Amino acid sequence: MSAFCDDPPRPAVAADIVILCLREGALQVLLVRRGGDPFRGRWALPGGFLQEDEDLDACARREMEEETGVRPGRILQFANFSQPDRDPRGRVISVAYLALLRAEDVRLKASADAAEAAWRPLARTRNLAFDHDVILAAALARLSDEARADPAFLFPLLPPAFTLSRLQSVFELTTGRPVDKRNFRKLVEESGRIQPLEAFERGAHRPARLFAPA
Amino acid sequence: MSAFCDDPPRPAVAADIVILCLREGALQVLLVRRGGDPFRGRWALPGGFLQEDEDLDACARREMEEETGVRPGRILQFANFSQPDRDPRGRVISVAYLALLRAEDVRLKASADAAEAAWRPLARTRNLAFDHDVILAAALARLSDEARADPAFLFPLLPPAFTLSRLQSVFELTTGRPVDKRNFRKLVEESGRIQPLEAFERGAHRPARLFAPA
DNA sequence: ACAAAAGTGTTTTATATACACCCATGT
DNA sequence: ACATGGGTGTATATAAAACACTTTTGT
Repeated sequence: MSAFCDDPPRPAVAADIVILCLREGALQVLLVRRGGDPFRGRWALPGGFLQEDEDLDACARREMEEETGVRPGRILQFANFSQPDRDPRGRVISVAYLALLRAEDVRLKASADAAEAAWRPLARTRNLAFDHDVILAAALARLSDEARADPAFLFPLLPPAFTLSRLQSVFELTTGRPVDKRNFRKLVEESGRIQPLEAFERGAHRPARLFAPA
Repeated sequence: MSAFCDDPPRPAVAADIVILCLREGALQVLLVRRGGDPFRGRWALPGGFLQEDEDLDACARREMEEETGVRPGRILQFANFSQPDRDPRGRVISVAYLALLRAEDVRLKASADAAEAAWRPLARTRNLAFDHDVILAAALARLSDEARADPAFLFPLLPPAFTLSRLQSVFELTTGRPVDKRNFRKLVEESGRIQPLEAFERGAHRPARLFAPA
């Protein structure tokens, strides 16, 4: 006898993770090439099934660490995907997460079910396996919202010390819109989310002050 | 042989719904008294398991219609609850929804697993079954956010025609804070979300103009 | 000297807040 | 006449947006 009155169907539950970084001056997403059917050879978001002893956040963190070797700071659960036919193998509910990190921290590993893992620029990312195009689009929309609400959301994409110009360029990449330099700097400096350092970045120009998260 | 490489555990997946209405001048939540173990006799949020042929939104709508007889306008998926031990019967992932409706539209029915269904004032709602206290609290927080972002979110709580005073009082109930009458009216009237009617509500005072959603 | 990016304030506009009195009806 | 809630406008404060030139370094 089941412990449940109505013997519910039991879908598999997976956490799929949109892991973004900054590479080659653009946002890139971590994808894995599927080693088995369905969608063999197609790119997909990394993810994996919820295990017995973990909640969804723990599952997402575990999968992410397996894939990247990086223990993510913050992960954001942003939507569920539950169309009955979204996975040809059977019923799979996908809980989608967004995570930001630095490409330099990542040592990509081919994991159990990923033949290959790679960073892909968002522009050239289409025709993913399953409904992952939709999941990715939803993640980017949410990223834009979060960044607008608080640019500090983007800190994990950047090194521990960064210039305001760099933060602004990431902000513009994620929101899609250019912003005024003076207004942006004022906003961020007055937000209390950063602290100025006594260090500077040098280049073929005036040195730029570095800032760190407050 | 499983269609899945790693034969994932298969939790039950349920939609639990925080259904709110306006009754006796307060927000009230629809609860069901549990007819069976665990938590027999305790109040719980209505909800039910995801079926084979439906996605989560459809599941929430179906459960809600079963419970209230009302086909909800908008339902809002606002969080997942996935602690491994949140249900003593076994693994159950809860996807939580928020829905607003009018108490007058509801004819409460005792459903399959609900011995009794009733509206309960939020103030006296505690010690719900499972982690439903937490789910309810999260729903109220989200409601407050949505109402602040756009008071039109609250329209489903009200009849098809309502006075601005009534809308304001609901707004104050949901956000917790009193607002200035003139500022609130200005905001709502200029939002384009309502249209004035040539009808008035009478009482022991000056008649109040009625408005309808735009 | 030139190129390249860093840095810096003020003005304008829009939005949010604070605030008090008269009006129309029922009793 | 009085009690009850309905209805209205302005002034202030805060936040957002627009806008251009000078500074510092490397080459």
